[in-house]
Amino acid sequence: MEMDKDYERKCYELAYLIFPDVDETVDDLEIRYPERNLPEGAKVVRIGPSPTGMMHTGTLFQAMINRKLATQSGGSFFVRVEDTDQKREVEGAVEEIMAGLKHFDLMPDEGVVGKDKEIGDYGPYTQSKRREIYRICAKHLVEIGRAYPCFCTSEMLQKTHDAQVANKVIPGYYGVYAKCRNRSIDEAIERVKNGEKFILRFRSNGSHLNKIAFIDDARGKIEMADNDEDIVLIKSDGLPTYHFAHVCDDHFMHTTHVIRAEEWLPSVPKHLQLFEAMGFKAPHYIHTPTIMIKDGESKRKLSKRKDKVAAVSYFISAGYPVEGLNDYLMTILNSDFEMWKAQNKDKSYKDFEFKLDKMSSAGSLLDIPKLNDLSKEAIARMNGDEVLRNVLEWSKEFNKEFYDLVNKDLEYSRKIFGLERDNATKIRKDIYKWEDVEPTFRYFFNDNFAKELKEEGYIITSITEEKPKITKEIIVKCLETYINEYNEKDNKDEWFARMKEVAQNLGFCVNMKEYKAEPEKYIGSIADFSSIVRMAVTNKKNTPDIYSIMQLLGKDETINRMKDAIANI
RNA sequence: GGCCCCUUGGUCAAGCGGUUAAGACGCGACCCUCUCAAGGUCGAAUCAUGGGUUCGAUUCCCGUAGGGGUCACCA
Repeated sequence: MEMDKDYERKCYELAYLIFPDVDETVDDLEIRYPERNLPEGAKVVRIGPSPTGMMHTGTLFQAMINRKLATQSGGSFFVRVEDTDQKREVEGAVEEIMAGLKHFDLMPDEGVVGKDKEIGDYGPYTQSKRREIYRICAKHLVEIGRAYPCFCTSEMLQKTHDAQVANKVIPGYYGVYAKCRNRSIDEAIERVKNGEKFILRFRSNGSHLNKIAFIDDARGKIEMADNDEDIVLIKSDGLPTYHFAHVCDDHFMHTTHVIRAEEWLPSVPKHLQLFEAMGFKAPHYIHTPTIMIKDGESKRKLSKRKDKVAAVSYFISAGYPVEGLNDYLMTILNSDFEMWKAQNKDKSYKDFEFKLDKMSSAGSLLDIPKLNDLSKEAIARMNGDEVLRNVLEWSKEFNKEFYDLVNKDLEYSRKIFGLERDNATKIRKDIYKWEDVEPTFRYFFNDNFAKELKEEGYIITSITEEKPKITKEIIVKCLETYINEYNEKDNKDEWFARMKEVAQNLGFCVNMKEYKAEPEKYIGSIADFSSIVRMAVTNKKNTPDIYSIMQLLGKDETINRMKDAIANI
């Protein structure tokens, strides 16, 4: 008894020696960060990005889950910047993350919302600014004998590790291998007094021989060996490790559900021990599947270095529509989203109820064709005004030249993007990202069209290769005749009737069925004749309805283009 | 290697002891058609494997294999 009292006193002495300037206590922090006043069942969630480079696609995925859960439950979603590894910090990373969240309409309610901008009552929300909080908590652990200074150098640690590997024992700083754990408290006090360098370690009371169980809200009960490692709490730079910061922050920020990537699953026992040692209630845990990518025959985690799709900026600069990407994220998050969407075509993913237990726990492959399809559908739901707005927004940042063209005559642009879209029973679905708009509709913009002809040449004669009977002379004849017959005043039916008339007089078959039955009887079909006109006017094999294109271009331009084609055959 | 997670078509997956094993993307064919896209119809393609339990296993249990993750003063 006497011994225990003495030990207790020495723990306090040691804590004071290590943290002489810390005079606040954990209780003071409890008062500073009181329970949140939220409705029953409200979920408080967060993402904790590290500002170590570009925004990762996985972060967006996490943000989607967080945003949905917080909104659905009337809770709060916040962003906490986890910048405790100052060596890896990259300038501008926070701004990029915020821009990404904003772009995809996944902004948090609280926390870091911009460069040096934070909102909410539980801050600071940047870990490097929370140094004092960690120190208060760490001091408490030293006082109760659950943390101790470790004087081991990295060389010593490495030596121990190598020996463990050589002897085939589990590597790590634990039990008899935890040298500083086993030093007397008097020695610790003495060495701290002498000004020796040290870090702070947790004194684990677990044994890896014991199994512990916990519930993952998406995966169910998970059993694992308990932690016995004396993990580092405070590093030599005075900042906490992830583990310790997680426990302190999520406690005082009153996070109810910790949603993080599955790579954290193996460290749950550490975190549970830390929560217990601090006397804190542990949050719910949800470990999300990793987004994978196919690499040859196998699959792997998205790699920041190798995969352009690992960066959120890729999707922004390519111009994937926001709704398309969000729909895609939802489909990989909740398996029943697609079904729901099929029955609620006019509703947004925001109206869908996301359920944790419906989340699959297997890592899914990033399926770009699927994303493309959902993006195509998302754009198909837009009217011409919305498409125009999106094209302007995207091109302003990523294709300024095109932006100027589109912006120069908004009325004209509006008509282009309304093509086979407004009042159409069959909506055109050939665009799935904004960067494709310019090449697809290039022929509507004379400057770009002229440039294409100059650089890439005329494709009109390609038809002579596919249809040997259609010679260059015939192409010229077709166009010359058609130029004389073309009447801008025609409505669509009259226009097509005239096309057929010209084609027929030149020996083309105007009935596709008849042509297919006896192709040898004709020079070609009305389809071929249309192709000649189409290629002359647009320099493309495939376009929307040529009648509408000619109407939009106007008579002069249409005829000029046909004449120009003749001159260049 | 230890520990953990995961495993239904090429991909995302429904299923929760008895089903002709949904659906979507992709792919193929046909229809429609001035081309393409769209749309319509149809089609090919899946329960990793070995043992149990059971009248009956895709479904429950155990093992095996495969894939992934993790074992830092990084998060």
